[in-house]
Amino acid sequence: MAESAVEKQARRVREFRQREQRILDAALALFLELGEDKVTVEMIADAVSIGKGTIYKHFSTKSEIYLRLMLDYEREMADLFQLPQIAEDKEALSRAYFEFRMQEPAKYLLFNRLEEKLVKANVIPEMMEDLHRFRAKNLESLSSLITARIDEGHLEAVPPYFHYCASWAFVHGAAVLYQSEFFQDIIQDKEEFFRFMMDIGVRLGNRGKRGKKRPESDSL
Amino acid sequence: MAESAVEKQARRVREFRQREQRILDAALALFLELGEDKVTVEMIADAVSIGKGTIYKHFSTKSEIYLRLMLDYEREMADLFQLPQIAEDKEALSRAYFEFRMQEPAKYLLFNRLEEKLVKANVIPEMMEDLHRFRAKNLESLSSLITARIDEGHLEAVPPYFHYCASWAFVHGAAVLYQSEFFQDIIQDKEEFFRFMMDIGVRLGNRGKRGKKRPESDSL
Amino acid sequence: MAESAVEKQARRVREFRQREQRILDAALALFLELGEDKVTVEMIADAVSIGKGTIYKHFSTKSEIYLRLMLDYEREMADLFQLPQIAEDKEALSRAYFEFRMQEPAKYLLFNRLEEKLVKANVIPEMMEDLHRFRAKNLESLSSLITARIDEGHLEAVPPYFHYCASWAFVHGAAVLYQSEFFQDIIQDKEEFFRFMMDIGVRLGNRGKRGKKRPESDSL
Amino acid sequence: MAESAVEKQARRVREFRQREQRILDAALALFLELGEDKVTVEMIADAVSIGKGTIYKHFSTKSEIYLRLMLDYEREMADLFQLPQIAEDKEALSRAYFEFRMQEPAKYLLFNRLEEKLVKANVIPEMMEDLHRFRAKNLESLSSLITARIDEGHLEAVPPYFHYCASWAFVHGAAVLYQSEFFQDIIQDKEEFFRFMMDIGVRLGNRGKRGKKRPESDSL
DNA sequence: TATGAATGAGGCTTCATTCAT
DNA sequence: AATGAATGAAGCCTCATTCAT
Repeated sequence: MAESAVEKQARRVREFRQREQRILDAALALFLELGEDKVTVEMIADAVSIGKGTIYKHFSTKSEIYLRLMLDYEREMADLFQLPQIAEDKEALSRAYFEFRMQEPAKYLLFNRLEEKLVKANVIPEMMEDLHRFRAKNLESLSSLITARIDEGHLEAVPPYFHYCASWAFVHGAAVLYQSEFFQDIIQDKEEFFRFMMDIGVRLGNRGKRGKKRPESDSL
Repeated sequence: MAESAVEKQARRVREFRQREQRILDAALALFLELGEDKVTVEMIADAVSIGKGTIYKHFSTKSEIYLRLMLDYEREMADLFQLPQIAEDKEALSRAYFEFRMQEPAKYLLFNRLEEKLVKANVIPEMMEDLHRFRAKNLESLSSLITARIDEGHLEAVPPYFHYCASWAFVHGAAVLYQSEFFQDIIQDKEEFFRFMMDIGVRLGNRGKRGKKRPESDSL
Repeated sequence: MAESAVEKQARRVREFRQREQRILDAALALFLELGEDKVTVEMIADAVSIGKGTIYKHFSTKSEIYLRLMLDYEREMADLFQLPQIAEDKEALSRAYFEFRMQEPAKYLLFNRLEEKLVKANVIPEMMEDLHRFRAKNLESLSSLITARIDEGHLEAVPPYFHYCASWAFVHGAAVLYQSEFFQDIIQDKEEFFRFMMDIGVRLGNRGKRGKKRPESDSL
Repeated sequence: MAESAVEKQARRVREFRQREQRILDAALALFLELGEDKVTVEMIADAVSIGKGTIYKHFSTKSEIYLRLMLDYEREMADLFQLPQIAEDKEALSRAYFEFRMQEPAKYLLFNRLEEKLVKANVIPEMMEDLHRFRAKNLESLSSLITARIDEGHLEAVPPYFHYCASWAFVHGAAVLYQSEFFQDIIQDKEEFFRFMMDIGVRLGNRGKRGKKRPESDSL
């Protein structure tokens, strides 16, 4: 049976999106493997077995590929805030955040680097602003959570952003650590170390009066 | 009175060293201002008012400039371990480390980036190994310090590298935070925040039984 | 009532021609607005709301679009020679010619440029020859007119092509002048200047003995 | 005998300028031969037997080559106004101008095209302004000349720019004519035609009352 | 028949490094 | 020893044209 015009159109759009996704996947893989500077547009095209020009049907600039990857990652990240368990267990967000970042530290750091680069080069500033707005929104809901924890006496009474900034810093540093070749050689017991780090991350900024052991300790 | 041959030779060597330092200083300043990728060898030469070729009398490669800067920084960093107050105040090292990194976060991060780049590109691997050996040595003395603190019951009883890695991570993250444009806009009270962060950094990994306030809290 | 096969065929042909005209119109508008080099085939297709490939059903090459536009313009131009008033008023052709060119100097110059380009690139030489043959024919009838004027003693006795070449040159230059940004700023009183120029254009090559004022002056 | 440092420096500068001139010459020749769009930077480099990169030591952009050629030509043109005979013979400037343009019509038209292109693309607008200022100055002195001629009753009493614009237009058109392949075939007696054209050019805008023959006719 | 995604040659520009003076 | 002109590989991006659907 012949395909209707509408079906055809839909299929085309679907295929177009799929190819776009393949480009993004290939680009990400190459960026992670070789570093974004060493990856040329042509290499990405070859990896997807398409022509160089085709890439430019999807992205008007190499930087736009960067940005699309960043936005996708940021969106994934934002989903954490929708997790059902967060409502009950205030610590859950801290853990989820830590795990999300540490799951693929290289990826996280790639985007961190890219962002710095794009900001510095001041390319596609509109899209960058979108990204920042998007984040600011997430941070607002985070602030409410933290304020609540402060009112309950679990966290030190400082502006909420103190807490999430500290948390961000620790997790970021942990990611870099995991990524670093030098530390790779030093850390022997990865699993235990991971637990140790996550534990610290979760306790960061606690008022720390009760001498409880880890499992019961308060969270971010 | 004319200069003797020996004196002349000595002067030449001195001048050569001075120029080398001027090259390194100019390069660092430019890297910090514009980002290492945007700085060309010619720009460095111009900043020092010498010819481009002369740079290559001192460094056989642009990467070698990177490395030299990194080594110098690392050496400065190592001096912290020689501070006299460390023997008395176990917390002093933590504070000194935090302050050292945070004093010029951009500089620290530059070197971090450069190192990652050099490792990935696998250029000058011998010099990189030197760097790593140098660090490993510092870490060993750090380990002894930490082991002592663990035995005294101040720190959680985990392998020493757990502690310094955690500390490294937190400080690194703090540096990135300070550098990031996005967070720049968020952090209002820089001074207080800095104190908050340093405090957390110093307490990281403490067994945390006593509810003491900052000044008396235990250190890394 | 259903359309007969013949009617259907006829309608198709008509639609095809209409679309071709729409392509040509859109192309011309874009060429004038942006310069032919900045206009891509895709832009033309978009302007007509058809696919890029469809353009190639009508014209086998972008250059062919150029040529078709040129031919159409040339044909319009040739119609001047058929004007009824020319038979009576020998000056009318000069005026008509001047006005035709100056009416849309940008358009005229576009085709001038295109022609030069096509000649240089030596594409579609057969069609170019057509164009030239077409023009040569027009010039022949022009020559007769001029010869008559010379015999009447109004024009200087030189080969007829001297006259029309001079006229062409002056009008061409006037068009460029009108088009030039630089002169745009200089010419204040456009209307009066236009009259001045046309007057000169019409008198060009006159034997110039009688000191008559413009309206009665002899023409090309 | 060894070359002194100063001499060496001077020689270097001289050589640099020479190479620059060779680049400009080669570029001009190629532009005239093939059209500026068909000439790549690499072709110019090859023509001078230097590397592509070397071109960029002299000119930061392909457009800058265009501009430099234009400026040089404009300067040559400006020298006409300094000719000694102009003071005595008011017609001399007209003749000199005509001859200058017509001497190498292709060259003149190339620059005309380039200018239009640069204006449209709005590149190097500062240098373009320089060019325009430069011209405006020349036109001012031209205006004085013309005003004098008007006062003497030789030229029609219209704003001076009417006269030089008309003259510009005619000469420009003549250049295009000479350049055009089509007219090349038509014009048989080049020499006589040239004289005819120049004569018209010189008489353009004259009040034309006296029925004198060419040699005594008034000039622009 | 109309489409528009895909192509890939080719253009401009950058810059680390070399080397003749 | 110091210089800086020269190099040329390599990167990003454009767009006329093709062709499978």
